[in-house]
Amino acid sequence: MGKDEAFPEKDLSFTKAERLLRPAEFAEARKLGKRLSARSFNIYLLENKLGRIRLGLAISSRAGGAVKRNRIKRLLREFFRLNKELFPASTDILITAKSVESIKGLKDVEEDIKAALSKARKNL
RNA sequence: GGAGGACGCCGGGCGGCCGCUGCCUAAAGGCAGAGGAAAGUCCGGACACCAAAGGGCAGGGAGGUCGCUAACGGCGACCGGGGGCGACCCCAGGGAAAGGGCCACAGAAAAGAUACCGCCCUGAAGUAAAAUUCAGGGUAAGGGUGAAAAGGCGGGGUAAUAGCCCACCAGCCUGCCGGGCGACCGGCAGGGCUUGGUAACCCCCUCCCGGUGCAAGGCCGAAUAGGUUCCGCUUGAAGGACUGCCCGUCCUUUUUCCUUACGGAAAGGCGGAACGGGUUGGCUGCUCGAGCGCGCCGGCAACGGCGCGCCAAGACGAAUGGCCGCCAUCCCUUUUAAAAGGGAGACAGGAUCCGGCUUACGGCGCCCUCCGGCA
RNA sequence: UGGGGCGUCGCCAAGCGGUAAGGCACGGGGUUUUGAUCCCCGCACCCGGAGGUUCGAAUCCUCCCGCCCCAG
Repeated sequence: MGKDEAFPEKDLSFTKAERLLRPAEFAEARKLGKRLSARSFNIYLLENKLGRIRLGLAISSRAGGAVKRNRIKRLLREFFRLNKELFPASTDILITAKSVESIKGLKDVEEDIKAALSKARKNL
């Protein structure tokens, strides 16, 4: 955790205000959001007027049993919590599972999503 | 040592930092936070609403006996049948002389034996006599088919046969005796001689079952169009003032038709039902319960009773995760050893709650059986 | 949470107690100068899996596995 000490005031929390909570919000993000493609996930980004980023996860039963799906969601949440500054501000983010077989630990998630985000930033 | 069969237990432990959900608190902070299967959703309940309130039909389910249980298709003990050398295991295990259906192929015939090849008798033709052929009759011993062929074997008997008769055996039925709550078991006597299989085909018998499911249901908010129809009440109705409320009084606003009047009808008002339309937001249900642990008692057991102690997730786009240290288990390498280094750890996660069943899976313990070796 | 359906050759499928049709594809042969068309032959022994009932099971029953769909 040594690298976190460089940002002593960094916000590591993850409360309900930072999540998508209603079906309508999910549907909107999926329909109107800009889609990024990572190797294992699809990421939808949609600007909101709240002044904060919000995360929604949709892992379908195709990804596996309950244990496997929970594991993927927990890893994604953990990555989001530790790397909020990588995402554009005031945006709804929806992450969907594509093919999740290769995800074993937090490092796999980190590499995959970081690559997708930096690629998108270059294109802008 | 190998192969196998029962039964039971465990499902890593301690700690730090950063997070998540709930509860407590003024706050700081503290406490709690997935399983033996939480799973599959195969049964049974609790609970809630709707319908009915009696009886029957249809439909579905259960099926040895006795118990346990809130209930069960579950569990326990026992009985019967089957499998295994054995420890042990398996069984939808009522009825086939209530009825219907089916039993391919083969075979004469697959169930009221209309008997194919045969066997036997009689008559006719034929012949020296036979053989042989035809017609009528009596038979079911022998043959082959099949999963299955109308009790088995021996003797008597007959023209040839046949439970036609007899002995023994097997099976069935009836009666009696003994044991058991019972399923059933054991024994004796008699009878008729014999009755195929299939009910996880229809069916019959006995017993059980109303439907829908916590997205049930309740409250609030928002929104749409206080829309349409029907029923009941009301001739006056609505609003305001006095008042805590009712009655009562006063004031204001607002109708039409028929009838002398009582009254009736319509509009209006109030209440209810149905249809139609809108909303998918919050709270509740929501976790203390056929509850868990320990001890004693009753019972072969399933289980029950009593006493003491305990409170152990309650989320709702849905929480139990990430990183790290130490210990324990197992594996590999180095090493005489101690020890060091590296690695591994299954099946799988609540969604109203319980009781089972089934399936998935990593280990451990104890007992038993068979086989082999050594002493 | 509850309900329904499907699984048969590489693909599409019929059969629903008596030993598995058909089409496409594939392989071989024939016809043709060659190719296409056409004709003939071949191609399922584990009917998703495991038990059970039956003389006999793709078919009936039970339990699993996989896939698809529906309701609020």
